[in-house]
Parts: sequence; structure tokens; C-alpha cells
Amino acid sequence: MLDVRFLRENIDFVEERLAARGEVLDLDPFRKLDGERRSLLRETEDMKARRNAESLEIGRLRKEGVDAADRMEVVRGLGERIKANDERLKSIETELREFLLTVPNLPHDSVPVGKDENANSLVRTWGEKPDPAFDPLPHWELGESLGVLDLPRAARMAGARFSVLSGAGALLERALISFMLDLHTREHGYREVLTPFMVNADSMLATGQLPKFEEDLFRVEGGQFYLIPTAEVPVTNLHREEIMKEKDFPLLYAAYSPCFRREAGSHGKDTRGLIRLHQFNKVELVKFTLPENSYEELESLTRDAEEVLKRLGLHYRVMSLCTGDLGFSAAKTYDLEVWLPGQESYREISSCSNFEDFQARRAGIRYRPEGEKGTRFVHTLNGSGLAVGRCLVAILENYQQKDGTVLVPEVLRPYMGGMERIAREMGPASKS
RNA sequence: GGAGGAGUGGCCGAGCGGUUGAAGGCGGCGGUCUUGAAAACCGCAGUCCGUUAACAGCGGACCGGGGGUUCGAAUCCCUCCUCCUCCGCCA
Repeated sequence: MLDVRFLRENIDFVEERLAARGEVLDLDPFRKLDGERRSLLRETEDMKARRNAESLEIGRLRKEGVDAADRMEVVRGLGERIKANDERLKSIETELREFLLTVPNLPHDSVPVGKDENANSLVRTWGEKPDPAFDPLPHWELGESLGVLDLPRAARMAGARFSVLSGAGALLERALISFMLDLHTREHGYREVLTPFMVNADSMLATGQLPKFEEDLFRVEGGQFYLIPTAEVPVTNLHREEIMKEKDFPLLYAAYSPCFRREAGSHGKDTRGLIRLHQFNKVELVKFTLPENSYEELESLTRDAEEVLKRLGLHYRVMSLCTGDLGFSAAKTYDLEVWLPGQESYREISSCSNFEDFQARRAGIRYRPEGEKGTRFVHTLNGSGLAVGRCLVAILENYQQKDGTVLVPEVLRPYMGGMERIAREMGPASKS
């Protein structure tokens, strides 16, 4: 959510910045509602001040035994007008809030202007495309032939966009999760948290999934819960409605969670393999920082995510998303894109964003600046560190050998009982 | 699921329907004292909204959330939520 006072005083500037997102957003409802609210509020508060004074006076008179019936009558009438005004105010405030909740964040100055992903700018690349002397298989063919991936059975038990990993596949997924968490907690200073995988609507509202993107979420039938689309939601909500101390910052968290997404509107996209699923695993990094440090923290957050790819020896590039490709809540985002030889393309494997105070304002996450009166909103950031399933895809495709086996990256071997190579293994009993 | 109990400021804990934003204690901050520290003593301290150049004043709201009664509600009524205890069930 944008700061109402800032919006009021800089409404033309805001309109212009939002236009860079490619979204035509008319801020007139704000102009109208905000003005109405303020004049009505002023009037109503004046009446309340009078009522308070009168009531006090009535109490005093009655204590002295003086009859105050006529005064009480007057105040009763005042009370009725106050009540009517309060109701009107409430509906205006609700409308205003609902409108503000649908206004996206402002892009940071350093974000390239453009209308879609073609305008994203390349920040840097690491490593090189492998140059195998054979035609690399896409991971779904490789995984099935190795017996570590079973998509048909996943489809039967759940549906399209689900997966079953088995044997070395399941082990590799688990190894990746442990490796990532260990790296971030032991070397990068994050604190591991394991949170609920379902949250309430307030939490979804705080991070920006609601109210606008309900169709992307799974809602649990018969309950007030939503399945989380990313651990960003529960972890950011760890400090919802809290006022923290300046010396507490920065706060760094790493969390493993499964992620659940409807993928509404992406029919026909990435229909094969593990790239786009209704359920996938992810290790998420979340930071709470002081406003003045958030952009340097975004750089280090991105580096922390990159380190996973470096240690796995996977070639990738870093893109800065342009204004038109930026997510609703983000002020600036770097995407990490890993090279997938089976598909001859770079695919997003991490998205690292600074939300500035956009989420903090929705969530009420504040701190007390030292030597200053009052409170300020913190800045929140998060990034995948990394998407585990896509990471598994990248390993299968990048580490496949001519003989159809897959080498296990060095750093993962300790997590896999020393396994150096994934060879064809006995899968589950074959279908008749 | 059944039966009881409780929700007040960072924490603990008072609060006959009328200067109670809220006693007291702890913690925090500033000061006195001290070579320094502790102790003791003095003082300051909530959040949000509106007005405003102002994080100065002034006004309004907030005692789990929402609604009601009343001239006036932290205090009375209704409702929802959360937590605790006992029984049942359960990984």
C-alpha cells in the first residue's frame, strides 16, 4: 500500500510512475474519497469534542443535584448526527482502503522502463553454457528413463501439473533443500524457520496476494485458509502488527516450504515436465531491513541466491525486471535465470525483490528509530534461494552424460550418501 | 467434540458508568550521586487519524474484534475471535 499522505501530496507524480508499469490506473477515486473523508472527519470530530465537553458538564451538574434534562436532550440529538456521520465515514474509509489495496507499488528509479520481459536488462552472467557432444534430453525424458520421475502416476493420483519423484530423484530434491538451508543459515547468516503452509486472508492481504490475485491461490474448502503460494507469505507475516527496535535489524530468515499455485491463465504453458506445477518446493529468503539499507540488502540477497547456483556449477544470468514486468508489490526485482540445455533456454529459478515499505504498511511492521519520536515502516525483501524443483531440472539437464546417466554435483554428494552418479534404477513396478 | 475460566500499555497487574490514556510494580530512556558501575532518588515515556511548517500545540479514536444501551462505557448487554484448564479423541 502506498502512503496516503505521500499520495495526496504527489498524486501526479504517482500517476506517472504507475503508468510506467503499463497499467492505466485512474487515481480519481482517491482524490474524491480522500477529500470527502477529510471534511466529514473534521465535522464529526468537532461534534464529538462538543459531546465530550457537554457530557462532562452534565455529570458535574448532576453531582450538584441540578437537573440537566434539557442539556441531555440536546446531546442526544448530537449523538444521532454523530452516529450517522460515523456510518458514512466508515463506508468511505472502507471504499478508500479497498481502492488503495489494488494500487501496485511504485517502481524504483533504477528499474528499466519497458512494457514486457523483452525490456528486462541483463545485469551479469556467470559460467558458460555447457557444450555437450550429444543432444541433451529434456528433463522429463531423462527423468522418466532413469526411473526417478513419474509424471503419469502423478497425473492419475492428483492431476496435471503434479509430480512424483522416486528413488534418487526424491533424494536429490531432499538433498537440494538441505544444501540450500545449510548454506544460507551457516554461511549467510539467515535464521531457519518452518512455518504453516496455510495462512489466513489477512496474511495474504499483507504481502499483496489479496485482494487482487485470489484466482492464483488455492483456498481450502470449509476453512478460512489459503495454501501459501510461497513462504514469503508466512515469513513476512512473522512480524505483522509488530513494532521492533532499530537495533534488531536486519532480520534474515530462510524457510523451506512447498508452494501451491493455481496457475490460472497459464493453460498450455510449460505443460511438460517439472517447470510449472501446482505444487513445488522452494527455499525462500526473507529480509526485514531499515529503509536506508534495503537496496544494499537487495544486492546481498541476490548474491546469496546466486551462490547456490555457483556451488552447483550451473550457468545463469541475472536480469533486472523492467517496469512492465515487475510484480504488484515489488519496487525492484532481479530474476536469476538458469540455463537449461534440454530446452535451449534460460528459465527463472529465483526472483529477488525489494518491496520497500509497501508490504510493511499493509502488514503494520514498524520500528522505532533511535533518537526520533514515533515509528517508521521497515522495508521487506525476499528472494527464492532457490526454487528446488527447477533446480533439480537444471541439474538433470546440465549434468547429463552421453550414456544417459547424471553426475551428482560435488556439493550435494554428502547429502546423498556419497552418491556420485544417478544411473538407471529399478523404478516402481511397471504398469501393465 | 463436551464442561469451565480468561483477554487492560514492552511485560506483570489495578480499575463504584462521569478529568482514567488508564493506579502500582518491573523493564526502557534522561538526569542527580559516583573515579566508573551498582544502589538510591528525581524526571520522561503508547499507537493511529485530523489540523499544522512542525516528530510544537489543539482535537478525535483506541483497554481482543464488531455491534448495542446511555447525556457519558475499559467498566452494562449481545456477538465473534483467541488463549488457558479438565474430560474425550489423536500423530
